[in-house]
Amino acid sequence: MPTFTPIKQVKASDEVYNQLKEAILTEQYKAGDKLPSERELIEMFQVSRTVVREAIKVLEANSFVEIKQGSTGGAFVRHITFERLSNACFDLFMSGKMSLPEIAQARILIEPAAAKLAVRNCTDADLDKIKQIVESEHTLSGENDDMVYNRSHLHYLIAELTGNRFLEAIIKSLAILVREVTKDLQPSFHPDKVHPAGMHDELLRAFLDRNDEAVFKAMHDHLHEFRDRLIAAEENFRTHYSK
Amino acid sequence: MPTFTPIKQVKASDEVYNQLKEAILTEQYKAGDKLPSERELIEMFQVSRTVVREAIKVLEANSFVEIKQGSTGGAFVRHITFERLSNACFDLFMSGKMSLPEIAQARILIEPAAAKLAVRNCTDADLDKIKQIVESEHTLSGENDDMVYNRSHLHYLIAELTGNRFLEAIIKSLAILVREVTKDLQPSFHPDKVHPAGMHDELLRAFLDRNDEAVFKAMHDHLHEFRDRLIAAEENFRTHYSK
DNA sequence: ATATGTCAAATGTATAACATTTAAAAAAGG
DNA sequence: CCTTTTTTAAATGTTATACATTTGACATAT
Repeated sequence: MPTFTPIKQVKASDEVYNQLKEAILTEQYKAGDKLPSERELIEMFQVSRTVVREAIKVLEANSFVEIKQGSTGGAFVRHITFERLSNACFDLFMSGKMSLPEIAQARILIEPAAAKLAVRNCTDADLDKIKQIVESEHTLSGENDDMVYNRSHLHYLIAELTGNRFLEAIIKSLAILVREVTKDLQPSFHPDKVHPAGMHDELLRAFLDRNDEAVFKAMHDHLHEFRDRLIAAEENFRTHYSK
Repeated sequence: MPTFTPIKQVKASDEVYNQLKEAILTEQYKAGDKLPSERELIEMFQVSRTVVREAIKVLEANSFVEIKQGSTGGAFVRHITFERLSNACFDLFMSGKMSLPEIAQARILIEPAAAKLAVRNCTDADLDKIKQIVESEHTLSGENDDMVYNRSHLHYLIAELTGNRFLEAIIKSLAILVREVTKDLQPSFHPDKVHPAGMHDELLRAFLDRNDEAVFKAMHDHLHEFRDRLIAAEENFRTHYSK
């Protein structure tokens, strides 16, 4: 009996999407470039406007392009970043498929080793930056969200210093997730209670010494303490604002 | 002077998307449920079919629903998985924003510690499963892709045994990425050369001993060796099939 | 010069018609 | 009665057209 392969009727909009995505990935359209207008794409693909629009809409959903309206508008190719990955993490968390303790544990597992990598790569200029960031944590005070953002700067920088873009993406996604959740928890806990100034001091010392084992331990201890505070804050939030 | 806030004209399709997404995340629509048909959604949101379709299309792009055609068709809510995260990783790799060495390094950093977690959680039944998987790696032989899939089973199981769904998602995404790339590299390298049978034997012994430090080391050594083989295969691929 | 108005090009929305897919129901045949 | 075939209905997929809205560039008036 001859062997046949099943027919897969791909939808037109998916086909358009795939071709455009391929063109972007192979940099036939580079970041900043404008994709052809809907009208032109209709001509090129010989399909209806609906099909073209749905394809572009999915490109936008997947962070490949940004759609702008107006006379100079169109679908502009974006720099591919970890944003999509971060959004996926966020929705997984929001759907209850990941808990805060799990996120915190993952950080404990990943970031100390990452920081160890970072301290090996960092230049004197990088050390200066780290120092500035930690110092700014002490001077900055206020009720607003600025503090919450401020507290994640150091983790961002360390993520970049690993020189590993995958680790960078993961660590930043985790930091963003924790940051957003912390903002939600604010009503019951001032951010300073979850992450008081000075929590990074030991880490800074270890970096300035360029002592990778000490950096590992400092990050480990920091994240352990932070996890406990975060879980306590969440507990407090649940009891006060039960829904 | 009074303070005004800028007006953000949200597009109708985005608004529909957000409301539907929210309903899915809060489990007003559970996995397996069918969203209202396009016609009903038009009534409910009082918008055109175009708007409804674009919203649903984006839901599908983000893995929230699966669209089926036909008389019993519609948009069916999916179980939220790490698939979106995995796809994001894949595209980042495809766009050159992550290299194979970086992926391999990330695995070296993450999986040994994860395996250490796993060995603490695993039951006798789990140990049996691990044993079976490793043994099947020796018996299975063939040119096809089955072997490539077979080689990642163990990493999958260990990911699940961590009991941490974030780590599980990350580790599986990495495994998938490496697996797909390995398949591409096949023309030049038989999969058995990249990941020969027996590479997991030491890891199995450590698990059977329930020796977490040994597990850590075995995973570490395994991934180091695998990384070197993978990089060599990629090198070979580039020189033979330069494009 | 500066503000204002006009215009054109692009995306956003609405509507209607038809095509295709799919499973279930009805009909036909043995 | 069971099996096969045909019909049907309900859903999504596609096309086409018209109009609305947004936005920057250009022209114009003051």
